[in-house]
Amino acid sequence: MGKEDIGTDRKRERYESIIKAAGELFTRKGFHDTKMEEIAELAGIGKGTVYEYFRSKKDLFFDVIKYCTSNFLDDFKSAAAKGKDYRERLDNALSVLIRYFQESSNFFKLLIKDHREIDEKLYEWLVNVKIITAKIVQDILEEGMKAGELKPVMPVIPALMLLESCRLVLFRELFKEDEYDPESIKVMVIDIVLNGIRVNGSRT
Amino acid sequence: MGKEDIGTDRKRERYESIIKAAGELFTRKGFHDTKMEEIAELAGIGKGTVYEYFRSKKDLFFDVIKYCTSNFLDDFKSAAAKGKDYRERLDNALSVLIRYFQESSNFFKLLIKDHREIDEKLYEWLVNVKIITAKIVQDILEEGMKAGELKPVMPVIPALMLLESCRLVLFRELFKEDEYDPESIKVMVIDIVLNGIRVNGSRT
Amino acid sequence: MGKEDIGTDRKRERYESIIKAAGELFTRKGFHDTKMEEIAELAGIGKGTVYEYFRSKKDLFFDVIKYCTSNFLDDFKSAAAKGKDYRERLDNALSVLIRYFQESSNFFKLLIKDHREIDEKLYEWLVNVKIITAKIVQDILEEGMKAGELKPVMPVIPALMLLESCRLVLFRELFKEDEYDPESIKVMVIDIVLNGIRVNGSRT
Amino acid sequence: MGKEDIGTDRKRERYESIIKAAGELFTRKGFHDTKMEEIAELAGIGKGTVYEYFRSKKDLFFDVIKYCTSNFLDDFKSAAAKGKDYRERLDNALSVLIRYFQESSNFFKLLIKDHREIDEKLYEWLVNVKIITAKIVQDILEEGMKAGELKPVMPVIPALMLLESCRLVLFRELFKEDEYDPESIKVMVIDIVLNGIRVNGSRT
DNA sequence: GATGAATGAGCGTTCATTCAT
DNA sequence: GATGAATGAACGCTCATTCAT
Repeated sequence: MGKEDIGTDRKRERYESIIKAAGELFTRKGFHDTKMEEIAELAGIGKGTVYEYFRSKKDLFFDVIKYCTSNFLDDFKSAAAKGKDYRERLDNALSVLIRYFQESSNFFKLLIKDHREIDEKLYEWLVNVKIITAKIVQDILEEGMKAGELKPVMPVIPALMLLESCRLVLFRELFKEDEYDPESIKVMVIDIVLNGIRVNGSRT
Repeated sequence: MGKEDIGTDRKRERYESIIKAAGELFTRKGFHDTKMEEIAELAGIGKGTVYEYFRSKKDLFFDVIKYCTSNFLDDFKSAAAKGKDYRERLDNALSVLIRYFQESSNFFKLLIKDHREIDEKLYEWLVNVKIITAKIVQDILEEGMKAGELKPVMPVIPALMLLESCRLVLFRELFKEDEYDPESIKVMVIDIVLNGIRVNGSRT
Repeated sequence: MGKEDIGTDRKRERYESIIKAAGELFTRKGFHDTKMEEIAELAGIGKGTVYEYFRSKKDLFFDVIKYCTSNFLDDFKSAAAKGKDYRERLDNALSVLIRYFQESSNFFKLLIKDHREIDEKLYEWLVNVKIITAKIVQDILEEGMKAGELKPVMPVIPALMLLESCRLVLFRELFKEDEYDPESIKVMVIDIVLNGIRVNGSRT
Repeated sequence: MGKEDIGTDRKRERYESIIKAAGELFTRKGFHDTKMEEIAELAGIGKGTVYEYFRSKKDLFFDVIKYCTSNFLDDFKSAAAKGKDYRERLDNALSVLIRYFQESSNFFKLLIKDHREIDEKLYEWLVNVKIITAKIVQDILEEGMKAGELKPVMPVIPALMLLESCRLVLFRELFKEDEYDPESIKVMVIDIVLNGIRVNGSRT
């Protein structure tokens, strides 16, 4: 292992520390209210150094989004692959989504914004993330359809309904304190949607 | 009609023209990327004039939100009051929501952002709009529950699911061209949710 | 008495009410922090009307200074003319100066500023006021010199010393509470200066 | 000498160059008519750089005042400490004051303004400078009183009279050309005041 | 004549980006 | 490579002045 590798390792380390600092701040305060200097400070480096790793603030923002959504997609895919049947796989996948909502709720609010204002490429990336996520859920639902448990409706609709409904966990203010429990919200959402497209006579 | 009315009318006119110009631009480019000068220009007035009507950019933004959401709430309430049964009232209400999404899709994306960054008061206002909207849908669902057609579940969950699911009409990119039709999306969403909480044996 | 006279009277009235409002505000907040709108409001007229009487803010400021200093000069001259001897006349004159300092202390601080920044003409006016005032005091002192009570020194020096020393009444902060009494300050100042130039052997 | 010292030195240098440029301009044109951009230009730096050293225009103004008055107080104290007797010490102190009046006459006019309009803290600072200056002169006069040469009057009055009378050197316009000589004005002022409070029979 | 709505030049301040060290 | 001092374009907001009514 020579100097270059050390350099490469340090680069990787620095890169990640900037991404994480930036993610934290963009998430908390939004794009415009986060200053490059703050990001550098939180990452423990000099202001100029950020520009050694990212060409501009927009670029950094883009990379933060890519980094975070990539992690999400990996976790989501893994969860959607585990489980003895489609119901369990669906449950696992949505658990991941809800966990991300909970842990990085602001980050996901960040994602929701219309980032065409920031960058057309970024917008396309985010649409793509949504398409992939939806496709995973659609595939799960199609399993249920093939198994004859679910009606063979256009799966894109219930898939998106499930994904959008997970956003309910973000609206604490809309629940009475004792009703609010992300886990049971998830179960109810899944129940309602699956029940809504269940073949009559088939059981929960 | 005397001078005062003329003055009041002109003021009202100007006020609305600024609100509209600002709504248009905030919607298209977001809060931070919209310049006061642009708003003035689009409204066909001088930069200083905007400040005769609004104390600051934040105030203007807040008023735009209030103006638009108030209009929405009025329309939404009216629609939710018309119809021969709860199913029709629900259909009417969601039609309004979807129409707003379609006509002002960007504006509604605007609403979604975490505006705590901009103003705490604004955030509270938006939470309140959400609460009122949800309550209207809950009331409709409770009619169905009283009628014995829907299971007596916590109505807040299906109510929010319906509202969040209307956002599907915003994601054209996720539909194949021929599948995308806001009206049928709405019908499917309502069907799925109502079906999902229907008392077994009761028919659509 | 025709319409014109009425108009002229109203004009005069308005003129004075603006001057007074402006004097009040310039005095309290300085030139730059006083807004034309505030002046109009305090004068009980419309903003545009001020411009019927004064071409600009600077012009108004100039006129305020002229108005106030003219009043001062009139009072000062009258006082300096009354009294059985030069000592009493000096006392009377300085009483007027001190009264103005007390009543319009801020206004006089206003005068002290270097108004070359505002207007060269204004500066010349103020120098002239100072010259006239000093000349009046010099004349009084020269009486005492002619009477053989005061040494025939250049009267401009003690005259200005007397005038400048009256400013002491503005510095309340520099006196212990019980020492501060404008009347006795005045007496002490006069005593010290007159004593300082008294012909030896002559009595107070 | 390491990097830090170089940095510190350069910072110190820049700091002083800004203070000097600002002092020059504030002095010549007043607070409100001096633009930050002009200050930067005169200091030979960019506009933004000024804000690396001073948080705001007010802060800069305050620091200019502090910087200049601190220098003055140092010089004034030193001068007031040198001299074989109180008369000489008084003479030395007032020479410093007059020199400052002459060299920075506009700056001292600046000081006179009622800066409560700009900042309450600044006003307090200036009152304090006045108090310190007056105290130094009072102490000198009290020497003369203890020595039995001066009457034991309240020393604050003659002390302030001396200080205020030094302002005479600012009013060139009030003197005929051949009468104007700061040095002899100073001597006459001191003579008159000291004579005015001299114990009868004691000699000049 | 009186008004006050409209104006826009002007300024203080911010912050992404650069570049000399 | 790393730094942070320096920069200046950009923008929100003010207010003296104008002018249509």
